[in-house]
Amino acid sequence: MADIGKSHVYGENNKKKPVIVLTGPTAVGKTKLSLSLAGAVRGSIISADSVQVYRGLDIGSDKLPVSERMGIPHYLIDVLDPDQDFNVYLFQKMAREAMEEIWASGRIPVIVGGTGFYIQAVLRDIDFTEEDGKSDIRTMLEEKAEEEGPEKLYEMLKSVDPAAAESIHPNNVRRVIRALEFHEQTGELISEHNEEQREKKSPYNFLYFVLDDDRKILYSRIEERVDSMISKGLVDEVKGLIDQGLNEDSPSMKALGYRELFPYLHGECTLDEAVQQIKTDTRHFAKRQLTWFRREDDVIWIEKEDFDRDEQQILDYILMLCRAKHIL
RNA sequence: GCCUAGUUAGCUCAGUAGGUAGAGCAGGGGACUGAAAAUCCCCGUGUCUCUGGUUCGAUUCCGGAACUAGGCA
Repeated sequence: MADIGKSHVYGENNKKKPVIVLTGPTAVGKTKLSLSLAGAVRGSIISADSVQVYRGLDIGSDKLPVSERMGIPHYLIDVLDPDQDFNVYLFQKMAREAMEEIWASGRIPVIVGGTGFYIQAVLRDIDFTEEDGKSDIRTMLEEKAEEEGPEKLYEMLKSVDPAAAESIHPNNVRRVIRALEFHEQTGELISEHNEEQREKKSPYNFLYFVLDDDRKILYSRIEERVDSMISKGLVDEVKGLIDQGLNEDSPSMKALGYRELFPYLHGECTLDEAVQQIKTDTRHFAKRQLTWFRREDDVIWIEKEDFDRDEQQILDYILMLCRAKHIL
């Protein structure tokens, strides 16, 4: 018989189902590459994007029109109305269902998108307790923070879950609230829960690609993209959504490119100022995305410069690694 | 041409009763386990326009030059 150790490893990988992840900062060129990748591996695309899930947010989320998807099935795009809440738990649930369907159809799931948190939840199969997202407890804690100040909540967390308090900055009210909410809902400590989840191994045979580019080039691509969104009619898109009854407090309207336009529409700044703000916020976002990916394990960085920015070379490299990992 | 104000970090500006300087924004780094395109944390040496002078010492005071803005011709 062949090398037992080796066949054992391969055997394990073969039992694990294949997943390809293609991510990277916004505007780096994920969407374009994802089409040729999915085409080459007989894949179906799952969008890991917290904004493209919303119907009607097309221009600002740089959604690929159906006509340009080259016949490749896309999941998790246009699945919610823009006034609906969305979160990791829902993403994970929907992504799992999508993956099952894709495997069943004899294809490979290709997760494409820039929301690192969502990718992590799926890839490492993080456990989320099955409560409804936004709880009354949360609303109550938010009010408490308003009235008595965030320090009060932080003090509460310190006595309930000192370890969590240790790792969360007092000013980060949102995370302080989540930690308290978690304890109220489950009776457990989020610090312990997170500790356990951190140990988890992925149940999939996956490859996690992060497409990256020179920062200067990335930033100028961002600026170009924002300008092009404006000329494609982003302002009208937002006006249309407002006519549908949305306002700046709607869940989807916190997205980049949307929230910055409200001050302009309220006459509080010029269009140019709003556009500049979108560009700045998007640059900051790209930077945060990169910070996230740097911290993730098992990531394969693809620096476009190393491939002469040649799509074919990048694709060949990815396919080579897919074969090596027995994904193909 | 004259008068006035200004010239300090990539940008907008503070400041130093003379002992080589600090905010916001931009930029960089980091955290993140049910809002994540969210939320939060950390990082500021720069010919203080140039040039003479006074002074132990000048970015700071005085003189001159250059540039910018406004005003007067």
